[in-house]
Amino acid sequence: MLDIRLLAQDPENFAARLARRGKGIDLDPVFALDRRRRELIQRGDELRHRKSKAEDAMKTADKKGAEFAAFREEMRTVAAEIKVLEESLKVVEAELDEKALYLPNLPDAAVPDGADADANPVIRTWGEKPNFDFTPLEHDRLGEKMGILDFERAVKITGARFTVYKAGAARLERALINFMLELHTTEHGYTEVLPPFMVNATSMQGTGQFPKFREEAFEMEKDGFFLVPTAEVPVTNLHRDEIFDAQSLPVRYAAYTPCFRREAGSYGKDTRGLIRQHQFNKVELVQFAAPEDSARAHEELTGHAEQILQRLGLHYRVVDLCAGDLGNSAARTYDLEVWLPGQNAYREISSCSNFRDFQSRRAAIRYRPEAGKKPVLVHTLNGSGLAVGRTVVAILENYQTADGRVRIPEALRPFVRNAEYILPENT
RNA sequence: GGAGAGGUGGCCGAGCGGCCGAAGGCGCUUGACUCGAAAUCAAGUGUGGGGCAACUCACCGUGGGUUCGAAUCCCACCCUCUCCGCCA
Repeated sequence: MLDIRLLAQDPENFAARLARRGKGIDLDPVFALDRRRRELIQRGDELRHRKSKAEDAMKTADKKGAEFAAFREEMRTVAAEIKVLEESLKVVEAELDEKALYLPNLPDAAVPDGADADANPVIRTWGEKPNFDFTPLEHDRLGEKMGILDFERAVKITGARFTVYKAGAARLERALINFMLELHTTEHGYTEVLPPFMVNATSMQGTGQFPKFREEAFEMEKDGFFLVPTAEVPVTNLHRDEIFDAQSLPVRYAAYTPCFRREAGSYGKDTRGLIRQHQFNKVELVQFAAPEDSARAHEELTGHAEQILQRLGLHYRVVDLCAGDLGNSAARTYDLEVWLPGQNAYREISSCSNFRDFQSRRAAIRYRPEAGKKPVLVHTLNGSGLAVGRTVVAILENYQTADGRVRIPEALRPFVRNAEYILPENT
C-alpha cells in the first residue's frame, strides 16, 4: 500500500512514477476520497469535542435539574448526528481502502524502462552452458523414462499440475531442501522458520496477495484459511503489528514451505513437467531491514540465492525486471534464470524483491530508530532461495548422462549418503 | 466434541457507568550520586488519525447494542488457557 498523504503532496510526480508500469492509473478518485475522509473526521471530531465538554458539565450538574435535562436532550441529537457521520466515514474509508489496496508499488528510480519481460536487461551471467555429445532430454521425458517422475498417476490421484516424485527424484528434492536451508542458516546468517502452511486473510492482505490476487489462492472456505502461495506470507506476517528495536535489524529468516497456487489464467502455459505446478516446494529468504539498508540488503539476498546455483554448478543469468514486468508489490526485482539444456532456454528459478515499505505499511511492521522516537516502517525483502522443483528440473536436464543416469552435483552428495548418480527406477 | 476461566499499555497486573488513555510494579530513556558500575533517588516513557499551529479525536480482543456518558452493563463473534473425550 502506498502512503496517500505522500501521494497527495505531489500527485503529478507519483502518477508519472506509477505510469512507468504501463497501466493507466487514475489517482484523482483516491485523492477525492481522501479529502472527503478528512472532512468527515474534522466534523466528527468537532461534534465529539462539544459532546465531551457537555458531558463533563453533566457529571457535576444536578441530575434532577432542568439544565441537566436540557443537556441530555441536546446530546441525544448530537450523538445521533455523530453516528450518521461515522457511518459515512466508514463507507468512505472502505472505498478508499479498496482503491488504495489495489494500487501497485512505485518502481524504484533504478528500475529499467520497458513494457514486458523481453525488455529485462541481463545484468550478469555465471557459468557456462554444458556441452552434450547427445541431445539432452527435457526433464519430464527424462523423469518418466527413468521412472522417477510420475505425471499420469498424479492426475489420477489429484489432477493436472500435480506430480508424484519417486525414488531418486524424491530423494533429490528432499536433499535440495536440506542443502539450501543448511547453507542459508550456517553461512548466510538466516534463522530457520517452519511456519504454518495455511494462513488467514489478514496475512494475505499484509503481504499484498489480497485483495487483488484472491483468485490465485486455494481457499479452505469452511475455516477461512488459505494455503500459502509462498513462505513470504507467513514469515513476513510473523512481525505484523510489531515494532522492532533498531539494533535487532536486519532480521533474516529462511523458511521451507510447499507453495500452492491456482495458476488461474495460465491455462495452456507450461502444461508439461514440473515447471508450473499447483503445489511445489520452495525455500524462501525473508529480510526486514532499515530503509537506508534495504538496497544493500537486496543485493546481498540476491547473492545468497545465487550461491545455491553456484554450488550446484548450474549456469544462470540475473535479469533486472523492467517497470512493465515488475510484480505488483515490488519496488525492484532481480530474477535468477537457470539454463535448461533440455528446453534450450533460461527459466526463472528465483525472484528476489525489495518491497520497501509497501508490505510493512499494510502489515504495520515498524522499528524504532532511536529509543523514545516515533516508530518508522521497515523495509521488507524476500527471494526464493530457491524454488526446489525447478532446481530438480535444472539438475535433471544439466546433469543427465548418455546412458540414462543423472550425476549428482558434489555439493549435494553429503545429503544423499555420497551417492554419485540418480539411477533409473524400474518398478 | 463437552464443561469452565480469561482477553487491559513492551511485559506483569488493578480497574465503583462519569474524576480512566487508564493505579501499581517491571522494563526502557534521561538526570543526580559514583573513578566507573550496581544499588538508590528524581523526571520521562503507548499507538494511530485530524490540524500550519495551539490543540483535538479515536483506540482497554472484534463487531453491534443500552445510556447524555461504557474498559466497566447486554448480545454475537474471534482467540487463548484448564479439565474431560477423541486423536498423529
